[in-house]
Amino acid sequence: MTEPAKPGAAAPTAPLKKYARQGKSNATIYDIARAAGVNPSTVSRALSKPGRVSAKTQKLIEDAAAELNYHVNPFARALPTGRTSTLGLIVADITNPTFFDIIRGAETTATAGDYTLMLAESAESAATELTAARRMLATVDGLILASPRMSDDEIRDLARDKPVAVINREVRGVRCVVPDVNKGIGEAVRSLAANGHHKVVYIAGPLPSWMSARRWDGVRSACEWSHLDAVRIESSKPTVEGGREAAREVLASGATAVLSYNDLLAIGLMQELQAAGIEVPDQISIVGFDDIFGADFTTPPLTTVRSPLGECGSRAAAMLLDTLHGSAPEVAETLRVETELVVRGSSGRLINGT
Amino acid sequence: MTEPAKPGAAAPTAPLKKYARQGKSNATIYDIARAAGVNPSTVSRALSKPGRVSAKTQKLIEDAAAELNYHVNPFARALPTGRTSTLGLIVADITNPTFFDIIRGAETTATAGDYTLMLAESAESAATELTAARRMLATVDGLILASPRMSDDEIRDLARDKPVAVINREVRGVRCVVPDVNKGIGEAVRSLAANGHHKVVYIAGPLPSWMSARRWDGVRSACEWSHLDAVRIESSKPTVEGGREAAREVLASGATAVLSYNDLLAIGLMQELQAAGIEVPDQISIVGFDDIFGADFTTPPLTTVRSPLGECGSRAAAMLLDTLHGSAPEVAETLRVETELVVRGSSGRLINGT
DNA sequence: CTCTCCTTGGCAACCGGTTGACAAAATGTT
DNA sequence: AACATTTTGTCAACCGGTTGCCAAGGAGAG
Repeated sequence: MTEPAKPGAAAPTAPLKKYARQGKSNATIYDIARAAGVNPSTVSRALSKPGRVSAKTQKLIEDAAAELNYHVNPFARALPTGRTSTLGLIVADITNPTFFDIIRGAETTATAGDYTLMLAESAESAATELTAARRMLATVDGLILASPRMSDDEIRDLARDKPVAVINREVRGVRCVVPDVNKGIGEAVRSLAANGHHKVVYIAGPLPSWMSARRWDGVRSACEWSHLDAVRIESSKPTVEGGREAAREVLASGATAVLSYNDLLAIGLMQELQAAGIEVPDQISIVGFDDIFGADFTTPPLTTVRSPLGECGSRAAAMLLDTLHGSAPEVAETLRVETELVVRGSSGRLINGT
Repeated sequence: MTEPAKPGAAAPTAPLKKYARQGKSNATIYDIARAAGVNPSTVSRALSKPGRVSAKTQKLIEDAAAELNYHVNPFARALPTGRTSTLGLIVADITNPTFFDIIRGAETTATAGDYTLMLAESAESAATELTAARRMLATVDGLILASPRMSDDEIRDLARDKPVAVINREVRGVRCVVPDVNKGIGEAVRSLAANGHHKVVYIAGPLPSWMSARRWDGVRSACEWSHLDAVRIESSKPTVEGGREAAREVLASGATAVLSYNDLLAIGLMQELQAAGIEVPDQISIVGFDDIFGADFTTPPLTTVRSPLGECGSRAAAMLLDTLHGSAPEVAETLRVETELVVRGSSGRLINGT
């Protein structure tokens, strides 16, 4: 129909003839209106505003719609209303299994609420993240930021345009879902103290990571409480590789127990220590964070402070849905979810006690 | 502006006032046209049809656009053209790490091509999958199906409406990206034969899985070639749990080497066997498929036939992009990517030789 | 200095729904 | 039976771009 017809069309703009406007399934409300003998706007109301149309007409229209195999055109709807029935999710790194569960949780509740999830990655860069966020913001009804790297102000700025939910970080004025690390860390540190450890080292994550800072805070204060020494070292990157690289410094620190920013670091560290002939947990105890997929594949399986990441994703999506449905509290409150220690084999009693 | 104003608005339809049509950033081509003193259609052309407008006017318009911080409204564009700059990806199970590389690969090339990726999950159900696919088809320019569970005909049906690319399955008439298992399997079986094994058991995946069938074919013929016995057993589900459950049957089979449909099964099996005091690989060699994240976390690390899943995702996205740009071959050809054996610790010489 | 031909810009219709304003019909009131 | 009120449906404008068609303007040719 809308075909160029002219064969002289240029190359760069060419394509798609094969798929252009297939006959089927593109019935419009006008077709329905004609079939049902009513006005298009009546069709529109019947299909989206329950109760605005008499039961009889309603039925007539619904039947016609079913007959014609009608589906709304999302763009036509989005244009005047701005509603898209789509939620966006931006994660720092799709490779990082920490986000697996978040994605899954968000996708599940989005779908359950008849929304679709759009996914983008920021490659751990604040600039890329902001670009992706801005781009998405145009096409989604709400945006979830998982462990965002951009500044608080930038986040608040985004939140001024569309509902935004943040995971793994607390930003004033924006709805957040944050695992409350204290319980889990408390359990971990008490367990280490009970097993004869006196000095704990924390392997930090990326500097801009809000969560890494919270975890270090938590470790420090829990250690103080339990009369343990706590020192902190930095990592180059929050990956298995980064964990390997941290091994030397860990040994140099003289600590007998390690808490690391995440499980990936913990796993890398454990691999490297074991390769160097060090027994885990007999000589060094290792505790990770998050309980990611695969944390129990290691030998010994990794002890870790579990964050309910799937729940975080799901809650964040639910927050957006609530906001979009108008049933959300006025003030942006932070939702805290519990963390807990999952004791596996990588932590335990110190054998070669100091 | 478009505010209801009437406070009597009903509850269920209420929301969003806070975010309605923020003043900023919604400059339109009309605003630009006014600012540049030209017609809106000229602006449209300047912004999308290179060369259709004189350099001078072009510059004028671009400056005005930059000035006003203009961004096209994707919906307004999608409405008349049908183009959305969006690609859809449907995976069977977001939890399954097999798909993470695929997602990542697809997301990366989609983004590189200025497309956005939409993600949906089918929960391993053909019906859900079809629903999700249909839903997506309305809003994307192309669709990637990863390990689809629906029928060939259903897939071809979808492909009639919009470009479709399939990963991990071959469907006649549809563009596919399929790891060619033979090389990897050949290497694996030869390696097992060389290490003194005589009987191999294959743990199958879900019955509807095309790939599981291919792998079994490959195992059988490679074993024939190397004069090994090959038997097949079924699994309840393609997960770690499923692998555990398969352990009994594996032992009962009398085989000394296992190839399992995927790494998850292999890992579960290994855990269960080790728990029963069986040495891997001394008593039983285990080989998985895919080389998923975490496959090297185990002790011993898992030997596996690696499929370049990231590449599959990336290639599938590229196929769609090509098709959309009109630079794709007429006939739908299947792209085969190589697999290779990654030898780690879970396979090796049989010690208690038969 | 005309007369083509080509480039460039403008007009207006269109994509497919949504929605405020209003009129017609149905219902209830006195 | 006449009037007030509510329900139901229609009209028409609008969302923000895209694009076929046409005309004005400029360049080049004769």
